[in-house]
Amino acid sequence: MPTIASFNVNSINARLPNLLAWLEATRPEIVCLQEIKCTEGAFPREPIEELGYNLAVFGQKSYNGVAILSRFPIEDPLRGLPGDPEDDQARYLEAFTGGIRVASIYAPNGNPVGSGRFAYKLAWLERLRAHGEALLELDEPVVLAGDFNVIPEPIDCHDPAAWAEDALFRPESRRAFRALLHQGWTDAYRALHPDERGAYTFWDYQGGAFRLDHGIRIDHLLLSPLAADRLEEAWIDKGPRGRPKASDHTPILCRLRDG
DNA sequence: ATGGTAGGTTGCCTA
Repeated sequence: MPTIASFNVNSINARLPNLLAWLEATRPEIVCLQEIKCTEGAFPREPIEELGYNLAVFGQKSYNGVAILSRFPIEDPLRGLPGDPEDDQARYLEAFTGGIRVASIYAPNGNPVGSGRFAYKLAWLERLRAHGEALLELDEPVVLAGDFNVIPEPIDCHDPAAWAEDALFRPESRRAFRALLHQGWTDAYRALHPDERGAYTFWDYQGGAFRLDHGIRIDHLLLSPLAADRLEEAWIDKGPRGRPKASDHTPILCRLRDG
């Protein structure tokens, strides 16, 4: 019954004590990290390996960066999202582990709307859809776990009007996310909690957003049909966001039955 | 009331 978690840590080195405490308490079999904000060489391997995790890292200096932690051997890593050889941002790492193909995803933010960054976001999500087509051809369960930087629906944010002009909630971004669902991916959290409001994974550092619960749901676990058939539970662990030196995101998790 | 916070690297960019 593997548990798979996704956690945007906003710097692995700034978050290391919090992350280690959370891993020890929660012990998910597979963990996808985003925004590690360092190169592979600067990644704190040893303390995480000491907790019994194998590691695959795809990093870069200062920005972005993703990693996969697994209690199972990690095979067949793919660093970088296919479809644009010019793209040098470390936002996608895929591997096969514990009988599941897992991708750690950090989609572009895309603000401000109308900029080149917004165009890059939409192009990146389209590349993810194109690669998703190939992933769904495989005879393996697949989980896309990460920070998609998309608020799928109005119930996924405290104040839809406040986000109306933001790249995370623009119709183009929501359409790109829906295209993944229509392609065959299941939003694990929403599938099991269809009408729940206030299921947030991110609260801004500014303006007391966490205290006021002004959050958004932008971290998602997308399951291929073979993975969705095994979906047992999905939940958000709000605990880490409330601790001192917290990331602005909190982990989202799901449990799959043994295959 | 055009701010506020946090991270990295550097003297500013990203979220």
